[in-house]
Amino acid sequence: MSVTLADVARRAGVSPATASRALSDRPHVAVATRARVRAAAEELAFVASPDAAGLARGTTGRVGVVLPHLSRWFFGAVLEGIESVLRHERIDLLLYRVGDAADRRAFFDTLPARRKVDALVVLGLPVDARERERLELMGVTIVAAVGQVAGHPFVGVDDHVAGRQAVDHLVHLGHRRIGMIAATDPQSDGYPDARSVAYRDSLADAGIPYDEDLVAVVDWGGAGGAEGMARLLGLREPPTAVYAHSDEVALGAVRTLRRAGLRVPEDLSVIGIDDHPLADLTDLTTVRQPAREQGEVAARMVLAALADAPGADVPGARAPGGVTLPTQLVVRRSTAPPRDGVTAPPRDG
Amino acid sequence: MSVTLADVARRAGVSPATASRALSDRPHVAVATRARVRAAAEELAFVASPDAAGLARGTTGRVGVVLPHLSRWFFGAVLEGIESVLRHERIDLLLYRVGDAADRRAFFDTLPARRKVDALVVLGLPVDARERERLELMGVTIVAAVGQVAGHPFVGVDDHVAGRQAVDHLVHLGHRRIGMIAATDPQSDGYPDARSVAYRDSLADAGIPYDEDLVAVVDWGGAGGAEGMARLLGLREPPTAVYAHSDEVALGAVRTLRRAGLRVPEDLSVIGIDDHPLADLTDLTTVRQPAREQGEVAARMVLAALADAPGADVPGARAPGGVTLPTQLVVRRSTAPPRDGVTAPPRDG
DNA sequence: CTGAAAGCGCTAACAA
DNA sequence: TTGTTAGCGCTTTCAG
Repeated sequence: MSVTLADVARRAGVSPATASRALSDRPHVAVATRARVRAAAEELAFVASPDAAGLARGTTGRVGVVLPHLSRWFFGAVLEGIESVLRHERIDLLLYRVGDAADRRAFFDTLPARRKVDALVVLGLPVDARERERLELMGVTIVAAVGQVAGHPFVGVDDHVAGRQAVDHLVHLGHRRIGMIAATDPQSDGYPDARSVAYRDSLADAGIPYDEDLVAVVDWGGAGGAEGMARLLGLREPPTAVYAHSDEVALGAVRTLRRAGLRVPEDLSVIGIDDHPLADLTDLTTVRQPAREQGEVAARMVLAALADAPGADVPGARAPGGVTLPTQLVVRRSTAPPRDGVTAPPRDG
Repeated sequence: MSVTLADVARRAGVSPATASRALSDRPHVAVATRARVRAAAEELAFVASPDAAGLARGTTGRVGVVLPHLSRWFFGAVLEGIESVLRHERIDLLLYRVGDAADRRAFFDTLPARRKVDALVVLGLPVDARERERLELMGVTIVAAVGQVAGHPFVGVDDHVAGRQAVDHLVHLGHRRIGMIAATDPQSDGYPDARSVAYRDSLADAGIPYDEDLVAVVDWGGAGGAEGMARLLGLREPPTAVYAHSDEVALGAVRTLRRAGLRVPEDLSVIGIDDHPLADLTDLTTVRQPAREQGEVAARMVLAALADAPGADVPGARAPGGVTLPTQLVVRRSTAPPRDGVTAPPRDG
């Protein structure tokens, strides 16, 4: 079919073994021989079969990424980060999307990546005990990003901190009646919780009583945000500021406000989380989390693990170090002090 | 290292050949034998090595996707479409991102996907003659999506039509002074051209003279859009409506307007292209192009080609059929008739 | 430094 | 129906 190593060897007048060594830059090859082999390979436009090489060597040269979404900016950005560092090592990326609960079950049950990758990056999928157990069956390096997998290295941000940065900002602005639009993502739950807890904690610290009516739980995404805001607006006494679990949700809320003839931030402040590129375009105040960078770190962890354990599969020999990247408040123009003194100023004004 | 087919065969008391047949649901295996083999495989938690199988069979079970961006909604959505149909055939996805000119050259020069995939989807990268020639070297099925590769099947939309739908809408609304923010994407140029040509054609049909001052050429993205709009606003006589090459660009333009204290669409109309999810959230009028569906069609083309030519690599035997999906005007709230009769009504008002 | 030989784990004729 | 015999294309001891 195609040119093989044997062809090259023959043409260079050496054995396949030597040709192999010569082409993969391994020692014990005379410079002249190496040159000859290289020339032969060049002339024949030879390209080694990674699969055959891998079979013989026991590695695949690929790493898999399991993630819940492909079309959301955040996941794409993380993926870009992963890709950008792995490409330098000539490692290929295999994608496994688990869109819904069924996908998820199927993935962990059948482990489609088994025997196909040297490592797996679990992205944005907090994994439970059973799932983790299944994963271990793959016998490969596992790294978690944006969510954890017990016993394995991970990268992420502190969602509690991020949430506090957002709500604290609102509090410092003088808001006392702060609503929350909490988004649930059936796939990657976990951090929504931390973001919700942050809300309660921030209010508590500010001495603001928690009012259940002020939190709307909706589906992730713009539509959810729009709906949540509508609910909040329907309150006898609506909030003067709203904390949304993500920028998409926040943008949905903004649309509801706009359609209701309310102005942001004059009539109501809105803050999101993530710093989606469109947040900048829409002047949305938010808390930035480094997306691409999380991917880069995850990929470096993979590389490190692969270098450490060249095939070693000793379950105990893993170093489940974790890296938490900082988040940062980005004040734009969707937040401002409450319009009038209808509520008391914050304690630490 | 891990459980092999030989282990299973031994345990089931059959030869590896039979075990292989039994496990891959091929004929000529007694039901009882098949059951026995299956049981053995089950007990040993056996999983065949796809690489070894592929090596022997001459296929990889993977298809590659080359694309310029991972974090843009549009590409992610197309990718989701591809993934969703390929997963059913248990085909894996290998990603190749060519972010800039250097990546691009490197990709076509070194062909990193060579010998690693059964087919390649070229997504959003109009390929030139030399690049195409390199691609052929891979000797695999090639399908183009959102851009073409001469001589190979492709899916896409008609960008000229899309552009006309957008500009015609503005014209029908009564606008005569219509600006364009043309975006150039160093990677995937090609369609921006069609979108620009549509602008000229639409104006010509409406009897509106082409005014070079009214077109701002900027980089793709929100920042570009913002900048382009600023330029247009600086004109002695600014346009009453603006046609942007994409929703992101349009949103950037909207931000500039908002910051300038201008209202959309009262003071100025803005239209984009794509129907990005955030277009809905921002009430942006646009022309929708089916993203996910383009991916699905591309994947089906791959499947068809793979089924047709099970290994056949006869260069002439390809059926380079193309599929063009429809685009559709989505009127929201960023476009309206011009404010006053400062310009003459359109011919076909 | 180089070559021969033995796989890596599976599939595919071809017999039996 | 099942087993035997060859590989797929490369790497890797182990001699030489």
